[in-house]
Amino acid sequence: MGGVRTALYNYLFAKKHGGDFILRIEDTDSHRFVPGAEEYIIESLRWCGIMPDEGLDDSMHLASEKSERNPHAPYRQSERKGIYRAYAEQLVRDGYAYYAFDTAEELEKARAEAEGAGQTFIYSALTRGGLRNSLTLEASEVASLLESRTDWTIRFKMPTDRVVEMDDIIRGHIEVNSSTLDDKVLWKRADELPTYHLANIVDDHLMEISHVIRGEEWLPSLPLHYLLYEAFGWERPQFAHLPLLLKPVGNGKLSKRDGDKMGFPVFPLRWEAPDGTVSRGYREDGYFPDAFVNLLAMLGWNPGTEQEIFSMQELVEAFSLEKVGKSGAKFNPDKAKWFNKEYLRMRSSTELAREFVPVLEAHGVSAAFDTVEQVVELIKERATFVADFWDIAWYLFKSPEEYVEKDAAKFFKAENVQMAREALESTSSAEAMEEYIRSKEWPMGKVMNCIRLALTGSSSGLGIADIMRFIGREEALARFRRAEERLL
RNA sequence: GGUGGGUUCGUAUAACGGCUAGUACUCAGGAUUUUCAUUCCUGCAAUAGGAGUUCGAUUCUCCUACCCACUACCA
Repeated sequence: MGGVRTALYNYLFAKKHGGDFILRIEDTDSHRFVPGAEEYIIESLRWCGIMPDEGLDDSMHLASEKSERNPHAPYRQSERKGIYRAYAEQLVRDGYAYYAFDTAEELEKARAEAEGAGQTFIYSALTRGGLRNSLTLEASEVASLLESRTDWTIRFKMPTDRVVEMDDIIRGHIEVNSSTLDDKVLWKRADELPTYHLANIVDDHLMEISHVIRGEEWLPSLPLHYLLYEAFGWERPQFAHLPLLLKPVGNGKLSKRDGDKMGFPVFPLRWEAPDGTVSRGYREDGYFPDAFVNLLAMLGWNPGTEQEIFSMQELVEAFSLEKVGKSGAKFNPDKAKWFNKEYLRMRSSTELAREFVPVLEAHGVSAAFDTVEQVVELIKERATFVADFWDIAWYLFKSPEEYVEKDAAKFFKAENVQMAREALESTSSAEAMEEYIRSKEWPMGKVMNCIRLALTGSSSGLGIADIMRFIGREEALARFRRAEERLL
C-alpha cells in the first residue's frame, strides 16, 4: 500500500504538471532478488490505473531497449550495471570518495568493540583514519589491493562540520551537520553494483528527473544525496518526503502482519512470497481499483475542500504537494470499506451484474442477465462488495433449507400463520396482499415477518413485495406451505 | 545512545495569527420502513504539557514529554 501510494503521488504530480511518470526498478541488491516482484509491481500499477509514461515496452515488461517512448532505457538498474563504476571512480579522483578494503568481518568486529564500550561505530572522519582504505594506505598498496582483491568498496568521504542546508517541499528547510553522518558505501566491487544512493543520484540525473517524491524513511539520507549532487556538480531535483503509512492500532509502520491480524489487505494484489506465505490483496478482496486509489490518495493528502470522492482525473487536477501532511497517517480499514461502498453505488447495475453472474454460477444458479440486473438494482445499496450480493439476495434464487430458530420462534407463531396464509392465498399480488392485511386491520409487522420467514428463512431481508415479484406467487405459496410443514 | 522528523475528537483531516475549533469514518440514540439495510436527524468526542511573542496563538519561538524513521557492502 505504501509503495502504491508513493507511486500514485508521483503519478498525480507528474500528470498535474504535464510531466512524465517513469518506472525504474531499483534492484541493486543482488541478495534480495525476489522472483516475480517486478511483474507484481507492474501488474499492481496497471490495476490501479497508474500507467508509467516511460519504462515499459509494448508487452508491458520493463524496457531494455531505447526507443522513442523509452529514451532512457534500460530501466532496470541491474541492466545499467556498467554505467555506475565510472561515476564512482570519478568521485574518488575528485577527492569526494575513496576505496575501502575493510572486510565484513573487520567491520563487524569494530562495531562489536564500539558497542562493548557503549558507543556506536560509524565509518566516518573519526574512524576512517584507523581503517584500511585508500586514505590510510600507501598508493602502491592500494593499487595492488584493487588488483588482487574483489571485496573492496568505494565509500563517500563525508566532509566534517559542514552544515548541509536542504529544502523539502513538504517539510520545509532542514539543516544537518555532516559530522553526524557516515561514509556510505557507494559501489561494491564484489557484485560490481552500486548501492541505492549512487544509483539513485546517477539515474535521476541521467533520466532528467525533476522531482523526487519518496517515503519519509529516506529523509535521513537526504544530506548525502545533496552532497552527491554537489560532488558531481549536477543540478539536483526537488525533494518531497511523504509521511509514512502507520498501522491502524498501536505505533509503527504498517506491516503485513497487521493486515492478517485485523483482517484487511496490505497489498494491492494477492502476493505469494517465495517462501510460500500468501498475503491477500485489495483486488482479490473485492475492492474496486478506483476506490483503492481514492482511499490511498486521501491517506496523507487532502484537497482542502470537503470533497472525498475523486476520480483519477479529479485527483490529478486537485493534487498538490503543498497539501500533503507531515505526520504519519494511520490506516483505517473501516474507512477503506466505506470508500468501496460508495464506489459500488456509483457503478451501473449492468456492470455489477456482469460481476455477479460468475458468483451466481458458482452457487449453481443460472439466471437471465436482465434478471440479475434487476436483483443488483434492488440490493446494491446494501452491499460493500460484489461478494456480498449472494448473502444478501440468495433467497431470490433458491428456497430456504433451514430457518433461523430465534426468528421462527418469534414470527412463525400459529396465530400469525393463520393470517399470513389467508392473506397469501386470497390475493394475487404483494400490493393486493398488503391492502388485504390493512383492511383486516391485522398487525402488518407480524404478518409480513411471518411470510418473510417462510420465504427467506429469517426475519431480515428485502421487502416482501420485491421478493414476491421475483420468485412469483406460486413459489411463495410453496415456500409458505413448506415452512408450515417443517415448523408447526 | 546519536541524528532527523512528527504531535487537532478513537481514526483521516479542516481552520490568511481573529467564529461556538468544521467535515468524514466508527460508535450511540432517534425518525422513516412490514423486518434488516438504506436514507434523514441528533449526539459522543480533539488542539500533548509548560513558558514566551502578541490586543489575540491550533497556527510563530523555545523547553519538556511522547511517537516515528534512520543509524548495513538493504532499499
